Amino acid sequence: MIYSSELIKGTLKTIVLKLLADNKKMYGYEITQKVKELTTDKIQITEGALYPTLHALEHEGLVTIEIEYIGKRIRKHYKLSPSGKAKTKERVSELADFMNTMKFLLNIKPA
Amino acid sequence: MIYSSELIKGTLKTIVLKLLADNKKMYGYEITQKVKELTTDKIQITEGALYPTLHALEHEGLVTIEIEYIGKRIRKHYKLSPSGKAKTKERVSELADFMNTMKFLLNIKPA
DNA sequence: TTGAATGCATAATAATCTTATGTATTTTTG
DNA sequence: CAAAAATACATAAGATTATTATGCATTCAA
Repeated sequence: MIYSSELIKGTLKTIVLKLLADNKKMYGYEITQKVKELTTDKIQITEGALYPTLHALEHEGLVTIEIEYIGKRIRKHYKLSPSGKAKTKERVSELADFMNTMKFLLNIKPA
Repeated sequence: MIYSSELIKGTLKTIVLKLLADNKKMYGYEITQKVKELTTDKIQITEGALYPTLHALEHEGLVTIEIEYIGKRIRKHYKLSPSGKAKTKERVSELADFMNTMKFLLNIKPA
């Protein structure tokens, strides 16, 4: 089972930030694989969504990049900046709070 | 505190369906107020998002409408159809599952 | 040696929301 | 009682963010 795509909307940036916070540095393809692995294929991040997001994070100053070459193949490692670390905490706690609110909302019974 | 708007994305339809499941019938403005109340203002559904969503649910056959007049003012009550009830269960359990996955993802520690 | 996997990227399109605007009635408050 | 706030619907322009499709190139496995 793969979650319908609307659910992922709005959470991608937070997922990426959190992975970077836990793994020091990661590259794009690695992120897609890690998310697949950790969610047993339930969440599949598409490249068309991920790369623009990484570029956005970079332009916002939340991550820095380090380029590496594996033979001739390029690999761009992303790593959190100090402001990125702060933003990650904000985002994660906001999302956690939001999910609690949603759980409450989804369990409500008629008055 | 109001959640940043990206978080709401993708969950609005599910929220509306669930409210209708718990309350038999509701009208648009009532839904916006109920969500505000139940979430102590953390989630504010805008009318520009809600009305198109209600119309979409109607076109999908998930809800039926009943028109009422309060004096001269119109009020459109929405109520789940049988397929709407089934869809609500699907949606709610998928979202609950997704939130569990996200909680796991947000708590992961470095390998 | 050929297909799958790795690794980056962008463009066209679609979906979904915000913001702004519009109309109109009813209730509250100074 | 007049003005402001709340109630109640609706749509259009714009922004955001994702999907889908495509492209290029290298490396590994069958």
